[in-house]
Amino acid sequence: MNKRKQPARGSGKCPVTFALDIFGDKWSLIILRDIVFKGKRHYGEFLNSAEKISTNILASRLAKLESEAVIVKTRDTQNLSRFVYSLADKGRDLLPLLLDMIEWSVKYDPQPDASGPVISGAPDRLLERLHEDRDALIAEIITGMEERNQ
Amino acid sequence: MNKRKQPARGSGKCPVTFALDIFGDKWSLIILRDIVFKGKRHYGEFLNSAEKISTNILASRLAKLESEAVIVKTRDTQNLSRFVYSLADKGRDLLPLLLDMIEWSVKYDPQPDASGPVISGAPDRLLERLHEDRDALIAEIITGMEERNQ
DNA sequence: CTGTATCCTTAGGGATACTG
DNA sequence: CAGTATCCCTAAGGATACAG
Repeated sequence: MNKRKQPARGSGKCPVTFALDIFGDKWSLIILRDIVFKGKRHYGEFLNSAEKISTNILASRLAKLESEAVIVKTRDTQNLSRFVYSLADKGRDLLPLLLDMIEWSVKYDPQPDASGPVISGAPDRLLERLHEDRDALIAEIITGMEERNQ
Repeated sequence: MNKRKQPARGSGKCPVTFALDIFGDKWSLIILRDIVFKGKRHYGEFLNSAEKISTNILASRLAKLESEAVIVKTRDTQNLSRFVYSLADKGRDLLPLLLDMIEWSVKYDPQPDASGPVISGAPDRLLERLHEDRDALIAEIITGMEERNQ
C-alpha cells in the first residue's frame, strides 16, 4: 500500500491551499512579476531574468500557468516561430497580491536597493499610490501592460 | 568547481524574490493561516491541520519563521512544557496578502465550499468588508487574534 | 532563437521512532 | 502531549543536449 502518494491539496478546500497549489512554487510569481513589471512576453526574456530559471522549469511553469488559465499563450504574429505569453484575467487578479508582497518586502528588507522605484519597471511612488488610490494604481499598471502588448 | 550550489536569492534584490525566500514554500502560509484565522497557537494544533504537515517539517518551518521574525515563540505560562507561537509585526503585516489570496481563490475556485465563511474561522462577509473598509477589517482580525492570546 | 527532452542532483518533506 | 532526530523517497529543478 502506497501511503506516500499525496493528493493535490487543491480545489474544494481551503482558499489558501487552493492558491498555493497554483502559484505557490519557487517560480510562478517571478514569471508573473516579469510579465507585469518588466514587460516580458517571450520565452527568451523570461530565461534572462536575474534569477536564472532553467529552460525546462520555465517551460513547465508556463505550461502549468497556461493550463490553470493564469496566463494565455498566443502565437506571435510578428514571428510565427514563437509565442507571446500574457496575463489572463485570472493572472491580472493576482496583481493586488503581488503589490502587497512588494510592499511587505520593502518594509522589511534590511538591504533594499536604495535608488529608483521599489521594483524595477514599476511606476514611481508605487507604495504611496497603493495607499492613496489602490484600485486606480492597479488599473494603471494593467493598462500599461496591455499597451505594450499591442 | 561546484556550479550547482545556488545561493539564496534573498535580501538586496527584487522584493518578490525577497518575500518568496521567506514564506514562499509549501507550508509557511498555511501556518500563518492557522494562527490568524483558526486561532492556533500550539505545536499540536498546527499538526492537526487538514493538510497534515509532518512534525519534522512543522518544526523546521516554525524555526525558520521565528528566525525571520515573522512569528514569536514564547513559553506558555499555563504549561511550561510547551510554547506559544504567535505573530510578530512582520507576520501581522502579511495579513493583507493573505486576504488577497483568499479573495482570489474564492473568485476562481470552481468547487468552493458553499456554506459558511469563505475560510473557516474568519469573520462573516469577509470579502465584502475587504472592499468596504479594508483597513478596519484587517485591524479587527488582528484584534480578535490578540484577544485569544490573553 | 524558441522551445523540448534527458539526465542527474538535491532539498523538501513524509513516516516513524524517540526523548522529556 | 510537545518537540527532536533519523531514515528514506519523491518531485522540483539544475545542466545540458538537441530539434525546429
